[in-house]
Amino acid sequence: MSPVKKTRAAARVEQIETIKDVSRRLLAEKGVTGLSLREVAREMGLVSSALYRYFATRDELLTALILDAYNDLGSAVERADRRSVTLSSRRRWHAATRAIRRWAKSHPHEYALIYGTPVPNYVAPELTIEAATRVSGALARILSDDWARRPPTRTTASTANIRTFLIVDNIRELLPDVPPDHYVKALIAWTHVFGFINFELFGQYVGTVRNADVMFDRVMDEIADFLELGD
Amino acid sequence: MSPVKKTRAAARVEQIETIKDVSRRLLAEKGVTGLSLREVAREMGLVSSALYRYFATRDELLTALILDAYNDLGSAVERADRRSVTLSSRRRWHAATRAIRRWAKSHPHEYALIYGTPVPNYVAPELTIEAATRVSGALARILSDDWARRPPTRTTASTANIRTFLIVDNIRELLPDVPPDHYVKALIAWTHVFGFINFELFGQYVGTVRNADVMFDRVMDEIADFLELGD
DNA sequence: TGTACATCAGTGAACGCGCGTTCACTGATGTAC
DNA sequence: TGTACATCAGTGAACGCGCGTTCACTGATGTAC
Repeated sequence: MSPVKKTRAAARVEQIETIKDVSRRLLAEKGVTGLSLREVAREMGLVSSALYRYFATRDELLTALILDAYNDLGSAVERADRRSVTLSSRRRWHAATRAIRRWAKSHPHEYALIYGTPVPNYVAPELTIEAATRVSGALARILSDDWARRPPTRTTASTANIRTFLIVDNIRELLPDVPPDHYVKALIAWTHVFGFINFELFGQYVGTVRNADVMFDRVMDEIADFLELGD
Repeated sequence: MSPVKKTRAAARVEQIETIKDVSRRLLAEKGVTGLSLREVAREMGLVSSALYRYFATRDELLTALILDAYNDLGSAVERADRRSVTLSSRRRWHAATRAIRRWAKSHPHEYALIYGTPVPNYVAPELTIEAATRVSGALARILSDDWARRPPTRTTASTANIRTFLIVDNIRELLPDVPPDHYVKALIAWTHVFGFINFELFGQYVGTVRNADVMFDRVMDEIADFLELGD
């Protein structure tokens, strides 16, 4: 086994990457519906049945793409946050949300894959939920860190009524330093990042928004006010 | 031409309605991608080519469905608003947004058709934009009416910088009594209604939100605060 | 009111296409002794 | 180190499927005179 000649295992990993790269390219050209195993194979100069060595089914390939998308976006956000972690909460918030939007705009079809209309009859496996949490986790950390720096206030509100409509235990893990009566605001902020990007990408702002770059910053600033982020 | 026997024109209108109804049923079962002219025809006991008497192409049928969806949702919101027009702005806001959510939840695939990922290669004609405005128009009226009742304040801000990122003339038509420096807030409110519904329908709240009905009301109440709606 | 002709809904066959998946196979790469 | 066998990537043909759209046609409904 010479070092120049790649082992079978390494070649396999490489081939899987190629399949996913080609799939992403085709995805960008024709959307999820237009993505077919046969075309991927054709594009790679392979016979279509060859792909079944790597993915047992089309859905399995789709799952891999979804997982990669979540992780790709997740690490883009984490990277942006790492670069701005020493700045004010407000600046961190802007950096992280801008990173999300930038990724979405440069990978619109992958974005649609994870935040758009779910693919009919496709059921996301557990794994993807975990990867999805990286993005919201990064945003949550910014807010929670901000609260950690605020002067302590005695919390009067009990979490009892919040428990009726929120899954408090899960949220607390992401927002350890945020008092439960601010969970709704946090979820609004999180929702709005994607609400804006969806509206922008899916064309709803045509006719009202002229410059979405500027608008996004303004909106995220309003949300930062809404969260009372320090600057 | 007896009155019991329907004229050819009336039969034609009826047949178009049947085609759209069957299409909506199939849409609900299999999503946009799964909607095919052949299946609609089969379902109606017709031969597939017969549908071409009514719709020149699959896209034309899709356009009709999109148009109907916007109008159906639009009239649901308008109806809800008419019923609550005498109440406080806050209650009107709740009534209108609830109507939107209720329609979305009872017509999820039609909702996805108009607010979800755009169908690839499908271009929405002008007509649909007009119908889309009915929904945002109803929401806008609530906010604008509220401002009409507020005590006048001298507006110091010029609209010059707002013009750089918003299409002020179009927005003013929808929000005649709202000062331009509140346009961003208005767009945030509008965006959030659909941002929430998208997240709910597309499964992003799994793991955090236990009862979306309650959560939606809370969130819309926060947005009403954000808009400073009177109650 | 009756007849001749035009209009139009629906038929049935066909074209040409692409899809996911299976299966028996070849030949190269890797492993055990 | 060399040989025998097992593993695995890729082939090529095939199965069975559904799709959008076209076209020449039949027969019923509507219109003009």
